[in-house]
Amino acid sequence: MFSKSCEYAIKAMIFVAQKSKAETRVGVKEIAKGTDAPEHFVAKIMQDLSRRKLVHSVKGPNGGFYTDDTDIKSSIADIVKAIDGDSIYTDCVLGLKACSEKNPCPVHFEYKEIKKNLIALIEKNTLAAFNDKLDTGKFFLKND
Amino acid sequence: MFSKSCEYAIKAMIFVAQKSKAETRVGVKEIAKGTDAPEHFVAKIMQDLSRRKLVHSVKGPNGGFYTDDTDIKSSIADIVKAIDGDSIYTDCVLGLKACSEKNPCPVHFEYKEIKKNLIALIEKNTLAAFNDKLDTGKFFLKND
DNA sequence: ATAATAAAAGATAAAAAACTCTTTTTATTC
DNA sequence: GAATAAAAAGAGTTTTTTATCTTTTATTAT
Repeated sequence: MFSKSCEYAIKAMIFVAQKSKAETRVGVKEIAKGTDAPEHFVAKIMQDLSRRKLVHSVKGPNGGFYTDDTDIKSSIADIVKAIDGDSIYTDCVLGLKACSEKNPCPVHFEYKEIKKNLIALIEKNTLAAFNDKLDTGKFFLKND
Repeated sequence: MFSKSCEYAIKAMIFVAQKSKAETRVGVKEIAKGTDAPEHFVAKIMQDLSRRKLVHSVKGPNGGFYTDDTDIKSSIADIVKAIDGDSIYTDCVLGLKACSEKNPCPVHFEYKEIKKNLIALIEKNTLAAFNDKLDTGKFFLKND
C-alpha cells in the first residue's frame, strides 16, 4: 500500500503532533524510539517532511521537530502525497498506464469504489483528529 | 498495492485464460506482447505460476501455457497469494507487526472495512468471470 | 533418430528502496 | 564567544525488486 518511508512518515507525524500538544520539541532519536523505526532513516524522512513544510524544526540545544496549529491540519493524504507522490490517486491496480474510464482494465470499475473509500479515509484523518483519538489510550504506534 | 510481478501475473493469467477458450496454447512471447510486459520476466513468473499449479504448460513445438477447467476457477486472490504472499490479508497499513483488534494502530478499524472490500473484490473475480467480461470487448490488458 | 521448438532452470545485471554513517550548518545556552 | 546540541546535507552500503541473458530439458513433428 504505502512505501516503508511513508509508513514511517505517517507514524512520525502522528507521534510529533501528539508530543507537540505539550509545546515540546521532539528529537529524531525520540521519534525513532517512539515509532519503532530506524533512527537515521527517520532523520532523512523528517528532513523531507520539513522541507515540504509539513512539520517545523529547530536546530541546536532543545531543538527538534514540532507541529504548529497549521501543521496538525494536514491529513494522512498530505503525508502520503509528500512521500509517495499521488500514485495512490492515479495508478491502475494492474499497473496499466492507459487504464481509464474509457479504456478500463478488467477490475477498473470495481476498484474505483474501493479507491474512493481509501482516499476518503486518508483525507479525513488529520493529525488533529489523531490527537483526540490517541488521547483515549486505545491506539498504538509501536510494534509491541 | 501489488508488486510488479504480481501485476504481470494477473494480466498474464487473464490473457492465457482468454486464449485457452480456443484450446490454444500461448507462448511466453505472445503473453508478453499481449500484456505489455517484459518477456523474460514474464517467463519467470509463468514458471512460478506453473510450479504452483495455477496454470498448465507443455514444452516443445506447439507448446505453451494454457488453463484448464480447474485453472480458470482461480481468483485474483489466488494469484496474488501465489506471487505476493498473503501480506494483503495480514499486514497493517502502517506496517505495525503487533497491530491487531486488541492493539490497533490509529487507522486499524477504518482500514478494516476497506480491506474487507478489497479482499472481496479479488476473491470473487475468477479467471472464468473475466472471460465473460472480456468477451464484451470493453476491457483491456495493454498499456495503449 | 533428428531437428526444431518452447518451457524450465540458472546465473547475472540493473534499478530502486531501505537503511547507515559522516560531515556540515545552525541555533542555543552558559 | 565557546561549547554543545540537534537538524541538514551528503555520501555510502545493503537488500530487494525488476529485468535480462544463457543453458538445459522436455516434447513434438518430420
